[in-house]
Amino acid sequence: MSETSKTGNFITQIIDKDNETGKHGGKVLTRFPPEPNGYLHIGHAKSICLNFGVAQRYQGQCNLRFDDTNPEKESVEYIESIKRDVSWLGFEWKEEPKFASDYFDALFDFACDLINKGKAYVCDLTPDEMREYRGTLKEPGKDSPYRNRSAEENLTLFKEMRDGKYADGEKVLRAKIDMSSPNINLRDPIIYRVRHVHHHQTGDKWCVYPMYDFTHGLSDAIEGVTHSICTLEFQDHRPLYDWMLEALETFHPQQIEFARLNLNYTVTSKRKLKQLVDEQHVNGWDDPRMPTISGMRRRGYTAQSIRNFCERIGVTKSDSIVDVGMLEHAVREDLDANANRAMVVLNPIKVTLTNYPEGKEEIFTVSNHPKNEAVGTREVPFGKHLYVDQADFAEVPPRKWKRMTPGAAVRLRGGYVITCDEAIKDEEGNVVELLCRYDENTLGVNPEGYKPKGVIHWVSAEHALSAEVNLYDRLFSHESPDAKHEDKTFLDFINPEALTVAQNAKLEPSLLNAEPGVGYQFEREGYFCRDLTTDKLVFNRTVTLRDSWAKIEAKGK
RNA sequence: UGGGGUGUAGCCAAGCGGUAAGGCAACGGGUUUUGAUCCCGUCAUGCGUAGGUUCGAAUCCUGCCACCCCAGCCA
Repeated sequence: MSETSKTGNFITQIIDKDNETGKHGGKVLTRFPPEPNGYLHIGHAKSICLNFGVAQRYQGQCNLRFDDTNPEKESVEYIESIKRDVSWLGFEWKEEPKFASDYFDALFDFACDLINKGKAYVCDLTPDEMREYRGTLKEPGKDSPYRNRSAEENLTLFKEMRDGKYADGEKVLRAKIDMSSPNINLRDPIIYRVRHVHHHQTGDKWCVYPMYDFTHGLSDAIEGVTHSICTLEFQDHRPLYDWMLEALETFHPQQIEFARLNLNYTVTSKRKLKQLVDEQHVNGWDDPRMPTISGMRRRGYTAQSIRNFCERIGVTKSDSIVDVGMLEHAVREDLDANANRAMVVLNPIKVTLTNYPEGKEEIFTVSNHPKNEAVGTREVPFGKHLYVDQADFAEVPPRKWKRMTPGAAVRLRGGYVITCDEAIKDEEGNVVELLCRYDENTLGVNPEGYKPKGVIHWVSAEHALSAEVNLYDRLFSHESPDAKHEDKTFLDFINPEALTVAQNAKLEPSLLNAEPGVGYQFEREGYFCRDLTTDKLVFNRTVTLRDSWAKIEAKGK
């Protein structure tokens, strides 16, 4: 991974300035700090690319650190998935990943320091009382009656909290800052709470757990993070971040906030993604319809395309909504350049070449990529009986039709030019078979005296492989499923056609040994890859090809 | 109507006092044995808005407007 942005962004400008003034002696240490309470999604990819990308740009380092201070919502399954996803994206953290829970002892000591400095106190207010005392956006809060306990008493109480003397919620440790601050985060925020629960890393060692605001800055300080990059909603927390580090006189990283990624037609909120999984609107976190890294991987997105996408959308502080089209463009671009081509008929209709000898068989050698000879060729069998796609035949052709229709000639990709003579129908009037003639003088050369209307893909009926092909589309049909809608939730905008299955697709035989996850272009259809989770022959559509015919067709109506 | 942020094209986004980069989308045209790719062209007298400073303002100043975030013992 070395393709870091040439142009940079407002964050690299800050770092450049720091390097000029020698603020950290040229050292750059960032961190990617996920909470292991869900799978990573495309929004995290932006943060990962930013944090690891910045580190690469300055020959620095980026730590992977699990922000695991809320054990009730976290699990090792999430930890494992996060590690897998970050490395799949192409980034490496040094040594073992870090955990905020690695610092629980140090954090506890820091809290005691704060108490000794008269800057933290144990408070007995109930959650409801706490809310009342906090005030509102407009009105200042008022001091807790427990605010002036002595350091000795606070220390004793805090240790008793740790030792399990109190029930969940009975007491908390608070920073003593300013109950009348216009910034609500500074109104004596809670820094430790009692929670008698098992922690996935520390087991039952603790029954008090530190809060984010206390943990994060100090973890950064402990690791020597120079630039602590987070999202916009933490801007209001920066004064607290700074207060904590100053109060404890530690190394002082700089918190810098950027705008998180928003994508239209998609939901990027762990809570909502978890809901989609829990309520089985999708089949798990790695369902190819999900905007999770694992879902996208299974769908066929390449790590490179995701990195390119993240590079292109830029990094700023302005809240924005990126068009999913940009993401789709990024995969198409990568796969067009790198995916081998193959022929697959999604909705087969039989074709019989009436003038082709029964039993005869030919093998055509077809290039794997039109613009990259290095990638070689493959053999595609041909015979009297073929399959073509239903969508490539029209009994009465619309305007500008370039496919099959009675009396018209089309080129079979990599093969002969054929002309359709007759469409055979069943009792219900459905076209079930096409009788055609092939022109034996058209293999690799243009026919004389006439011109085929277009080129279609096909597969030899005798040699075809049958497979299931999952045709994925956008999960939501609404541009902003997330927004507030009257009496509708994001679930109401789930696109029922986000998954349709071509049950009886016919594949050219070379696809038998397709490696799971490796992208192919099924010519004239789109990009696909073999599914990662089954041994059966199942392919998933990553994205369709751009389709200018669809536009022409739509205009005609 | 407290505090913190953000406003450059349909969508991202450069720009940092010297006269509006680039990408996506869209629209024209060319090449093509993929209606793909590729190539060419079009697309902001205008930078939320109103004033001000300046020879010169998207860039500096002031007012106004719009939108986002904050009242978890979540992160």
